[in-house]
Amino acid sequence: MKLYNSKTNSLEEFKSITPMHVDMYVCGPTVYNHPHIGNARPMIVFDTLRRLFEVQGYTVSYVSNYTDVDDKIINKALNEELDEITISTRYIDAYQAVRDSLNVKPLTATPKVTENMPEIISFIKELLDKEYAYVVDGDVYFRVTKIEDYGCLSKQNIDDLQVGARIEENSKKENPLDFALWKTTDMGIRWDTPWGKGRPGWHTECVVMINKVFDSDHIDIHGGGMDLKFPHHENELAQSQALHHSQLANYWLHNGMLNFDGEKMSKSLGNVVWAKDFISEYGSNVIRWLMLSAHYRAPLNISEQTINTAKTELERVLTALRQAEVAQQRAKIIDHKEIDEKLLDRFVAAMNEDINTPNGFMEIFETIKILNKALREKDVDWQALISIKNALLKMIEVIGISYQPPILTIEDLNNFEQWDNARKAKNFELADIYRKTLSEKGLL
RNA sequence: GGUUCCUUAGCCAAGUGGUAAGGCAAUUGACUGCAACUCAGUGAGCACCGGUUCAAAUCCGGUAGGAACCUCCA
Repeated sequence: MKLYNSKTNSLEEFKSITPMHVDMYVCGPTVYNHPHIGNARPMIVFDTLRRLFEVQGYTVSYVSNYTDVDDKIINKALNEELDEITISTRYIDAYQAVRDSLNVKPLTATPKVTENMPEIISFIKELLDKEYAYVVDGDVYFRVTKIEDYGCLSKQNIDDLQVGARIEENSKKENPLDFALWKTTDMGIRWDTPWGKGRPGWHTECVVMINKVFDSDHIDIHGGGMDLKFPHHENELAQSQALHHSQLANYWLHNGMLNFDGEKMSKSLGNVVWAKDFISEYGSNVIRWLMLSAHYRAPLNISEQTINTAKTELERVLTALRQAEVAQQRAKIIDHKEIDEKLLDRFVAAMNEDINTPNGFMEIFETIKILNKALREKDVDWQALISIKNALLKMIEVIGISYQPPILTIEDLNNFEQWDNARKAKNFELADIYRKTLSEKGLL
C-alpha cells in the first residue's frame, strides 16, 4: 500500500512497524458541541483506511482521543450552569452516536484528557527537567528553538513564522512561537502541579496518550484534518523529539477540508450543518459515498447536486446487489462464500494507491456492470454470479456501506410468480398490481 | 507578508512523460406490454503563456484565478 506522507510530501510504500499490524492514532475533537458534517470526514476516511488494512489481513489498533478539558468547554459549562464533565460527556455521547450511525467500526480506545492527567503532568515535568520547557507565572511553555528542525512537518521556516506571527498580548514567552503546555487558571476544572494549579495545554495530550495507549513512542500512522498540521501536529512532534528523540509516527496523514455550497462552514456564516441532521436526512450510506467520492486529501464541496449524484450512484450499487440476490433466491440457489478474487484484487489495488477511493469506485462500477450482465445471461452461471456478488459485497464493506440483502417470503415469491403469469396471459392490469406490490417492497 | 496545495467535458472526479478512467446529467439504440432496472453507443485534448523532450494534462519557469494553514477549528 502506498500512502501520502505529509511529513515528506511524497507517496511512500507503507511498511508497518509490526508485521501485519497497524497502530493508528487520529486526533479527535474537543467536545464542546455537536459534531458537524466536517467532523464526519476524518471519521469516514480513517475508518475506511482501517477497513482497507483489515481486508488485507492486517490487525489495526485505531485510537482517537476526546479533548475534554478546554476553555470552550469551560465557557459552555458556565453558560449552562453545569459542570464541565456534564458538558463533555454529553458531546462525547453525541460523537459516539454519530460514529455509530456512520457505520464507523468501534475504535480500539478513546482516551480522554481527564483520564490521563498524572501522565500529562509528569510528561510536562520531564520537559521542564530537560529544559525543553520553562515556567512563567505558573504557566509552562515549550521552548521551540531547542528543537533543531522545528517546522519540518508543516514545512514552516521558524524565521518566516516569526515574521508572520500575530502579535500576542502574552509577552511572557521567550519566543512568540513557544506554545503553552500548562495554563494556570482560577476558573473551571483544575489540577495541582508543582508550578501552579490549572489545566494542560492542547498539544501535550496526544503525545502522552499515544505513548500510553500504544505503549510506545513511535507508531505507524498519525492522522487528522489538514488544519491540525500546524501547529498541533508540529508541536506534538516537537515534544516527542524532545523527550524520546522519536518522530512519533512513520506516516502523517491529513484529510482535506470540507465546504458547503462552496463556502467554509462557520458559525458566523450560519451554515454549520450538524452531522446528526445530515445523517437523518440522507442516511449514512449517502454521506459515506459522498465523502469518499473525492480523494481524501482534496477539498470536498458538498452541494445539492453532489448529494443527488451520490444518492443516484449509491442506488445503482444497491440495486445491482438486490436484483442479483432476488434472482438467486427465486432460482433457489444456495449461496456459497466464494469471492471473485480477481475483481476484489483490482479494487484493493486501486484503493492501495493512497486510499484512491475515486478509482476504487470505478472498480465498483466495473464490477456492477459485470454483475448486471451475468445476471441477464440466458443461462445464468450462478456460481460465477455469486462470486461476483460476494466480491462486490466485500468492496462496499471496505468503504463502509451498510447493506441488508432482502429475504424473500413465500408471499414475495408468489407475487413474482403471479406477476410473470399475468404478463404471460397479457393481463397487464393485473400484472401492474403485482409489480406495484413488489416495487413498494423494494424488490425490483 | 510567509508556507503548502489546487485549476481536467454541463456537473462530480481519476490520471506524475507515450498519446484523456469512472460516474451524474444529456442524447441515440437494444430490452420491455408500457415503464423502471439493465446493456451498448455518443462528448473534453487537460486555466493561459513560454521552455525541456522524439514525445507533456503529466517536468521546469512565468501569468491569472482559487483553497488551506501561520497558537488551540477535523
